[in-house]
Amino acid sequence: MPESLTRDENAANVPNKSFFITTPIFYVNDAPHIGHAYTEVATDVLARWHRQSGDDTWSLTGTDEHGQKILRTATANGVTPKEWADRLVESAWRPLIDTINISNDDFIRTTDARHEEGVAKFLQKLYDEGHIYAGEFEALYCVGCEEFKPKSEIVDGTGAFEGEKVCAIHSKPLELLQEKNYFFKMSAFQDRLLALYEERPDFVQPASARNEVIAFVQQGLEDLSISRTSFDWGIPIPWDSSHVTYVWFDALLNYATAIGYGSDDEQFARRWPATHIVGKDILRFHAVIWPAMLMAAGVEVPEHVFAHGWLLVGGEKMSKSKLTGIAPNEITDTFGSDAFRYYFMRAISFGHDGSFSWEDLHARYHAELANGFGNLASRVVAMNAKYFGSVMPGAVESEISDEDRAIRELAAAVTAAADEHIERFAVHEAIAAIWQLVDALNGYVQEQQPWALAKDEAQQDRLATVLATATEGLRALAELLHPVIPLATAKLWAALGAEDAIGALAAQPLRSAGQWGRLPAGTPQQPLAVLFPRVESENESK
RNA sequence: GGGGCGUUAGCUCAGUCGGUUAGAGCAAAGGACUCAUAAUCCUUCGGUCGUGGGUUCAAGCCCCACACGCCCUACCA
Repeated sequence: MPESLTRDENAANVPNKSFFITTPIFYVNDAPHIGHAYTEVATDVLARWHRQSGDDTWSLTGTDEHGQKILRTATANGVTPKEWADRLVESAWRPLIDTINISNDDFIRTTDARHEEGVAKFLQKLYDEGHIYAGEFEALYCVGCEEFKPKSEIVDGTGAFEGEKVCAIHSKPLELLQEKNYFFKMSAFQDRLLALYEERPDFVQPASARNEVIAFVQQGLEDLSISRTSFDWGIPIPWDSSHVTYVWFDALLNYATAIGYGSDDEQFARRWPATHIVGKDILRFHAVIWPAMLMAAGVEVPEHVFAHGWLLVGGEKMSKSKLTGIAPNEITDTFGSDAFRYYFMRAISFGHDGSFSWEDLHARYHAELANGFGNLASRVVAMNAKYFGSVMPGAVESEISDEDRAIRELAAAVTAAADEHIERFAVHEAIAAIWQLVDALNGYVQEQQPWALAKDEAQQDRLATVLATATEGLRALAELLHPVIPLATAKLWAALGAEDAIGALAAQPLRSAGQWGRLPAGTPQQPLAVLFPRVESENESK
């Protein structure tokens, strides 16, 4: 045990450890679906966990608003790109944050002045220090689209164009054209990146993602074209205003500009480096390009880049074109934001792909939230009301049994286990650990039969002890589950009268949630409304 | 073509360094109980671990091949 003592002491000696966590910034042209919401929720659970644990936490999300696609859509709708972005941010992306109850500390838009200024400074620094050079960019150009085409929009021609590459939209041959671009010397960082992955095995997580990144970099890195001249909706290149910045180079910098890169050195020093939570599709940008950019600028690389998996619907990646895209409010309107958060965090192993189905959501909602946690809270609070006039009963020392001690030990054990799991980004395992306490308490109440004790005058002390144990268990659960299901735990906290007795729920030190006897005997309680009302199964799609 | 991941109970998934009778939840069946959201608790049922080889005293786990599925291969969480 001396080892764990040493670790605890070290932790105690580093108060207010910084924890800066980010979601990707979302491309405003997309319609928010549960995949976006999944990323947001996972990041939020981690942020809330660290914040409630006393870490100096900062969580960031936002939107990516530059690029040709947005310019094109805006023009088609007869508005400026900025107006278009404003509209989508206000109608779609900020509402998403509310829909799933995200506690972000900041929301950055790549059209914010702070961002555009920071990007310009970053670019200038790299240019001045020789990391950027002018070169010729050669790519396939579609006359119909009037733009260079990314690979995803290039297909093999058929019929008259057999053997040629054609535009996916116009089905006409593409021309090989050149334009002057500025390039970032990313290839120069290949060895340093490989050394980084080697020296810090937890830099890219999970291990499967790390393997992919290493394999990719080992194939050899090319320099990255970071400017465009064919359109103007972007951040101008500081030394050559005929170019705008490549959208990814711009977008990645949000993580730095949001916390004061180039403008507020104190804030930047306090927050950086970040932990980035990303979908596995954009892993490469975060695990290769982004650290290379930072190395060039002489800035520390991120703490971690964690790539989560896809939500699968019917065994396939969710997609709008296959009509499997689901809007978050389709779920929250019926089940609520807590259920949304709980379901995706619990049912899916974080870092792996996971299956979504309405049946599974419905089943887990009832079995785990309504019947498990919700009903436990309901029965305990009701018995406190019925047998003790709605006050917290006091445990009687001589009546404390092995069963009570087992609950206390379990509470301490699951608290420690959950914290370790969160540290490893194993959100699903953290929740599973906490749920052991939910199940144990339901079993405990069942075995101790407080309703039978209540019928015997001689058993009043034991009755008080049993309900005190059960209620303290609820107190611990409210604290432990608050990062995941903030609304339900707040309702429970209010019913327990805990806010007046020991303070706000979000202020309860999470790593001490397992400590017993925190809720004083005699604390007045309030009736508890049903936390997770049953939902009749209806027109659920298969 | 190159690469990553996966294939374990009806369903969704765990399975650590190779080590005894392969686990959980849900679903299904039976029983107990009545404080509670017809909730809870107990019991039972259920698996030739994708296929074929190999290494080993011992393989779900390591090696080889194959099959199937998903994904990446330079601007979609």
